[in-house]
This record gives sequence, C-alpha cells and structure tokens, in this order.
Amino acid sequence: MALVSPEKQLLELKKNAVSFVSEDELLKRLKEGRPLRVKLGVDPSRPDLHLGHAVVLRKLRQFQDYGHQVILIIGDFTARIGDPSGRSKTRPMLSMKEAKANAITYSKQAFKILDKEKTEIRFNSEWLDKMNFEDVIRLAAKYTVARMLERHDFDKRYKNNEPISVAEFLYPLAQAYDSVVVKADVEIGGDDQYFNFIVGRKIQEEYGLKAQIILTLPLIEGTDGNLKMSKSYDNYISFEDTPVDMYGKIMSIPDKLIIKYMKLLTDISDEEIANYEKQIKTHDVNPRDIKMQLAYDITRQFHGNEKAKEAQAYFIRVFRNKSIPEEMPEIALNHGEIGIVELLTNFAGISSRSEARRLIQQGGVRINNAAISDIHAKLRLSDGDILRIGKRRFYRIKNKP
RNA sequence: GGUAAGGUGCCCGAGUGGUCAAAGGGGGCGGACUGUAAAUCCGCUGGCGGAACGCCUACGGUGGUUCGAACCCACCCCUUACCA
Repeated sequence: MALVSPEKQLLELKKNAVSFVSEDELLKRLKEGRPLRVKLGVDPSRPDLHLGHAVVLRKLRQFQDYGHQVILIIGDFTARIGDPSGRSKTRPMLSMKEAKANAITYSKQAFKILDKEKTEIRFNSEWLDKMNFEDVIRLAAKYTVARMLERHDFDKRYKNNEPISVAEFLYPLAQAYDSVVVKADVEIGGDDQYFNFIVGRKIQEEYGLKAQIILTLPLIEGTDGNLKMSKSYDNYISFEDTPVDMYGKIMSIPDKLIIKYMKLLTDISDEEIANYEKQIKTHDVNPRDIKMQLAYDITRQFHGNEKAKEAQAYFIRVFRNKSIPEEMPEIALNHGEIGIVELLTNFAGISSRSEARRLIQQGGVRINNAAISDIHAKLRLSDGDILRIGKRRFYRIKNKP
C-alpha cells in the first residue's frame, strides 16, 4: 500500500473538508502505515444516489486510492424504525427485505465511484438488533443531555418549544455505536452529520477505542441553486439520470454553483479551476461555456466519453441551436383524426384533460413547430410529425401500418 | 392526569355561517427575455365539461344544527406546549 507519503496524503485528503478533527490525529494514523478503516453510514430508505452523495463518495475513493479500507454501513435498522424527528411522516419505514434490496441498489450505484475491492458492506441491524433494553440504557448513560443539546438543531427546537423526542437522542448514539463495532478510524459524511460524528468519538473512547477522525464535506445545492440537493426537494441530479438529462440538469444550475461543483465533483486541477473562476469574474468567457465543461466532465464520469459527447451534442442542437433532437420518444397512432387533448392525455403523459387544455391555451403545445391554440382541434397526423410540449418534451408521431 | 393551542390544497399559511375550489407566499408548469444562468415580466396551478354564476371531489373522522358549514354543536382520532 501507500506509496504516497502520509504528509502528501493528508494534504490531498483534507481538501474540500468543512470540518476536520483533526489533522494531527489523521497524520499520526497515516504514519502507522496500515490501511485505515473509513466509515460511511448510508440511509437505505432512499437508494437513489445523487451528486450530493458523489461528493462524499469521491472523498472515500481518494482514501481507497491511497490504500485505505471503506466500510459502508447500511442503516437498515435505523431505516426500519423510521424518521427520528418524526417530522417527515412520508418517510417510509422499511421492512428487512426492502432494506436489503435497497442496499443492493445503493451499493451498485456507489460502486460507480468506489473501489469494490476496498469496500466492506455491513448492515447495522447485525448488531443493533441484538441489543436489549439494558444495553441501550448503558449506552445512553454514556452521554449527557447537555451534550446532546449542543447540537444546533436540538438547541434551537428546545428553545422554540418545539418537540424533541427522546428517541432522537438515541439515533446519534446508535450511529456512534456503529463506529465502535466497526472500529472506524475515520468517519466521513456531509457537514450536517458533524454532531453525530462527534458523539461517535466520545462513545468510542468510552468503549476503550481511539476516537475516530472526523471529516465532513460540503453539502451541495441542487439544481434550484438554493436548497441542498435532495430527493425530497426534487432538485437532484441522479446517478441514474440518462446522459442527456444529467448533462441538461447540470447546465441548468445557477452560475454561482459552477466552481463549487467543479471543486467537489471533478478532478479538474486547482489551477484550471482558479483560471475558470477568474474568467467568470472578469467576463472573459461566457460562463455557459465553462458550465459545459463541467457538465461534460461529470456526465463522462458516470456514462463514459461517448455518451457524454452525445449528450453535449444533443444540448447544442436542441438548446443552443433550438433545433429538434434527433431522437425522441415515438407515439404510435392509427390513421385518422385525433383530438389534441386526447393526443396529450393518452400518449404524451399529460395527467388530466384540464392540464392538457391549460397547456394548449398557454401556447405550450406545438405540432411541427406551429402552436395549437384550439383545444378542440382535430388533428390528422402523419408519419414523422413532431409534437412538442413546452420547451423540452418532444414526441415523434409514427403511424401504425 | 390537569390546562391550553392546533389539524386547511404539493408545502407553508389566511380564512371563523352564504359571494370559498378557499387570500398570500413557496414550489411546479406555460409564455416573453436569455446562456435550459441570474434578475425581471405575464399567465396557469383539483377533476369533468364546448361553455356556464353547471356538475363531482376537497378544509382530521363520524354524526348533528341550518334553506346553506372549512367556519356552529356533539363525540372520536391525531399533533404540540405548559403544569403535576
């Protein structure tokens, strides 16, 4: 392992970190010359990974490239119990079976970034299921309420007379206990996890282990540019997005995020990024062009060179040159007339007739680039006619023989 | 156990007997402008219907009062805070 010196490793590993506890400790452990055990806890209730996860996974990959071991902890136990805050009632409670299935999906996606050979997957139900009430009390005894209230979220809610269930105190402890079981040297995650990681340190020490090193990474904003990327805000870019979607979504992020995304999601060198940053500032270059670099780079990581190129070509064709795409979904029709509303609801995924009418009345529906304004229009379509809804939904008409 | 405040559309939130499919904001969608950027502007945002001051569904649940209820009454369910 590690042909790279501990000092050099440290320098790279701490890049992009928000919180880092602590450099000295990490350096010391790197000098032990063994593969460190780097832990990431994941929530299997939503197994669709997005670029927010990629930030963390990329950091883990960096550790792996230096020869370290990643431990992916699937929080199936936690997911089964449900959302600790109780705020989001929609969050599903998972059965054992679902959790396992999601874990497979999750790891499959994670391995687009991680090195499978250096990844160990563990389910926390393995040990948490076995704990009885006495064990839980003993664990809980190791932490104080005052320290729990150090968490800003708790403190704020406490002061605002908002509810905090006792169960919520147990979640960080459970997570901390995971660190004990897997003997984590380092725990990594989004910056919102900082508090939980700190609890992990203390609890590990209580169990006679060395406190884990903590490294948190920035949360990235989603396509809307304000809220953190999350499935529940529907502003995420998924690992599973098609190349065209992925490229397109990246192109739709606000300019202010370009540099941040570059730093966190690409291997573009610091110098180059600094250069781009300068160019944006001095308006030497249309920021869009830099964004295209970004979109291409990220799409390439997930889909390969070819697909990324195609996606870029699609973007240029459809959005820059405002022509129609070469490929689009087809609608197979019988010969004869069809009402425009029927066409939309039956074949183009419009969910209600009212919605279809709305789109038409607002000029959002076009056939061969001519807006349809009459909601009663009867159309006689032929092979190759193009139905367009809004700016980006295209369908090609195909007559059934 | 006692006291109090609440449960409204995708989300937040106003509404306290008719004119409420329900103000306002957010989000989303469509359009203009553009670089699928930002900012801005206009429109739409339960369903059905050619249209309607039309019909159906909707304000935690079930009943009731009333010509008429999101709004009043009863019971129930749920959430929260405070006090033991």
